[in-house]
Amino acid sequence: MSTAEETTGGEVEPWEEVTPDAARRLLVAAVEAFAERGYHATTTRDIAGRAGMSPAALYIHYKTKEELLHRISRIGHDKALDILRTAARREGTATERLADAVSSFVRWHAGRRTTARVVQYELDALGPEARAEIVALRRQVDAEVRGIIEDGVASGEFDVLDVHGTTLAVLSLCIDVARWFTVNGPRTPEEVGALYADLVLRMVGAQ
Amino acid sequence: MSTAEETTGGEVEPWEEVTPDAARRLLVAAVEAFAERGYHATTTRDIAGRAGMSPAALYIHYKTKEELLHRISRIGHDKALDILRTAARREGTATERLADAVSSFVRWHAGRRTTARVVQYELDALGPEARAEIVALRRQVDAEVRGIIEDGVASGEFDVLDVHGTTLAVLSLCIDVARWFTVNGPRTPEEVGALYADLVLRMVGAQ
DNA sequence: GGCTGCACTAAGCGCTCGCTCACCGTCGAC
DNA sequence: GTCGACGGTGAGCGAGCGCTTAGTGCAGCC
Repeated sequence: MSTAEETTGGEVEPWEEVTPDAARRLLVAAVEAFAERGYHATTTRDIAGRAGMSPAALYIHYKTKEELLHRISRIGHDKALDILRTAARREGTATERLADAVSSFVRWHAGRRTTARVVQYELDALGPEARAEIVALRRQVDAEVRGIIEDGVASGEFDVLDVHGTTLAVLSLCIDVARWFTVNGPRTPEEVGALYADLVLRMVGAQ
Repeated sequence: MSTAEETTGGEVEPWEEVTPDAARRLLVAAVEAFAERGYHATTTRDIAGRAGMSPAALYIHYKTKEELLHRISRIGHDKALDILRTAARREGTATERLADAVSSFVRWHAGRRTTARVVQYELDALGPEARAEIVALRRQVDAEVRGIIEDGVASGEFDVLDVHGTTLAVLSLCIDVARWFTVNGPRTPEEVGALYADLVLRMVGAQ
């Protein structure tokens, strides 16, 4: 598979859809703070301070601290789902599509680690309605990966006994990258993506 | 591999080493609360309440809330390391030892999910010295798994290009079980352990 | 130039947090 | 029977939390 064929890992400048500028600065500051310390350990004063504003400024653009997390989680899940959909619906064999999906999904989790951390690990901090909305997006994420694996099984490319369990394991492997990856580590997001694509193809018996 | 040959997943009654009884009740309550809500979102009043005691009682047995987390993390990491060491040092081929290590490690993460969650996801809430101590234990965990994989490569059983990266991925896969596993789910810890052992053997090219 | 609308701030409210302290009941040693 | 040791409680301290409110400065419009 050539580099040109691969979908991107989502490394374009993010949060450009958030306006006005002050709201975006607050949201970016919140992503950094939540990723670093966790939602509950982050104070609204810390978020406002990182954005160069007073604590009260936060409440002009967001009703509550939780709304900030909700917006981050929603946009992040949309992006993650978009990456997987792009890979799943391109042309090519199931093997190529699965490799593309895993490598781009992993590149996003490594390259945009702060966002991914918040998206994947702060779900429980959301209230019931917001959580339900995000859980629905996660089910779509799961369905995209499961679809590729089912295609590969149907075409005879893959040898998988437990499709649901294997889908779960593949996603789990990719998501956990956000926990351990650091920019100071020995691997680039691209290298981890390539390694993981290879490991996942082995998991589904594609080679 | 027969069931009798496998090492246990650590499903014996835990925390028996914590005495006196009140200190153990507080610690068990803290594990539940930390796993459910996270360290920072858990109050000392909640912990004491779950243990059937007044908030002040906590400070008779532990200096701070953080000391509780430290003790939990230390004991949990010791147990996890013990499980891996037992599997790594039994007799058998690298394939058998890796399958045993993964299935018992996964069974522990699924069966003792509350403990594993705290152990794996609340590391950052510890202070610098406590964190350094735990990080050292994690390096030993990594070394045990890497050792088995190196043995398998040396004996020709495994086909692995990047031993460090594959070790990381195997451990990551197992650890993330603590994030998604629920007792209400369709799989038992034993089933997940068996599935994951199979997937990991595929990842290292053992079959 | 005066007015309006609005992004933003300074100050602070009510509350809950981790933790402390003065006190209490029980129980073994003598 | 007395007493000290000790595990435990009720009340509350100082601090910091999420969030609010009254007021300020400034850009755009007539």
